[in-house]
Amino acid sequence: MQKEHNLSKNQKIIFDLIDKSGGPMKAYSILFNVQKKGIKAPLQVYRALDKLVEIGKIHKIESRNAFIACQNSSCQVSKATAFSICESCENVSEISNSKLSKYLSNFSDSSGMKYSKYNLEFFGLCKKCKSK
Amino acid sequence: MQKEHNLSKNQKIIFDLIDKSGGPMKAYSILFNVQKKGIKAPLQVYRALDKLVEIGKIHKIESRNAFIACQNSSCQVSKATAFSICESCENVSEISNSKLSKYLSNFSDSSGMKYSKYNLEFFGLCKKCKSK
DNA sequence: TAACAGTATGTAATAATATAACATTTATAA
DNA sequence: TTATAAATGTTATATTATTACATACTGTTA
Repeated sequence: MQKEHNLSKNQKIIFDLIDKSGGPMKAYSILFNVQKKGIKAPLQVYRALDKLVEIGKIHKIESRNAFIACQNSSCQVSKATAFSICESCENVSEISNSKLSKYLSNFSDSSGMKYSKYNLEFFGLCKKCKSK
Repeated sequence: MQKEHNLSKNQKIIFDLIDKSGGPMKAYSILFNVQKKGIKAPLQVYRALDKLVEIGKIHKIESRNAFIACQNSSCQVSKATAFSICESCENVSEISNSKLSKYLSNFSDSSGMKYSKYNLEFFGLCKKCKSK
């Protein structure tokens, strides 16, 4: 059973915007879009983003400085994430592949490090862009 | 046989600095360190960094906005990278694990995407920090 | 060697991304 | 209800990265 996180007002406004956009959004683009709802300052956006990332409702696409709604219903926290990114159209999807996530979650090497989290970004051309 | 890239003056200065540091360095920290060598502007640093990344001499740690010298002698381009990052001491190492790289380089799914590149970042606690 | 193309450099200005500091308010739970 | 944590509002500023434009160097090849 997934813990219900009651989003605060700003968190809800920002999550809904990202979720509805269907793709990654950048912080200042979010800011621009929510100004009519009373959110005026970058920090208000970043605070909501931080919290949403923390509880796994969104993920940060590190290579793009952008945020995307979690597309994996079972994802409670952002501790094991994988994305595919089209370098042509910049389309981003979250990869839900249990073999991949199992492989990476169980990965360990001789470094003595205890891994508790990973983020993987694949780059390439999506179906559409490939055929252009 | 690895192609010899003759680094330009700025590229060499900046690569040597990062390489000698033994860890990840941020762009403006690099800038500060090379000002005595005549490199005065951010753009000079970023241009060298871009080129060094392109030819695989350094990699960008996306989650940290930092750059690290390639620790894998066979790495000619930054197209298949994996790092382990200690969230306590911020130590970063490049992971050279042929099983892992084989697994990821051959990864494909039903999305129709053709993957040509990936970057993986593992997070956790290193040996030292674990035992504190 | 002259002309060309490609790469690299120098410099100033500015854009884009993110956080610090401080005051106040709202929600949660003991 | 009172204490605590979480969230908000606001201003200022720090950090990361790029645009635009002028100049110089390097390696080809005619």
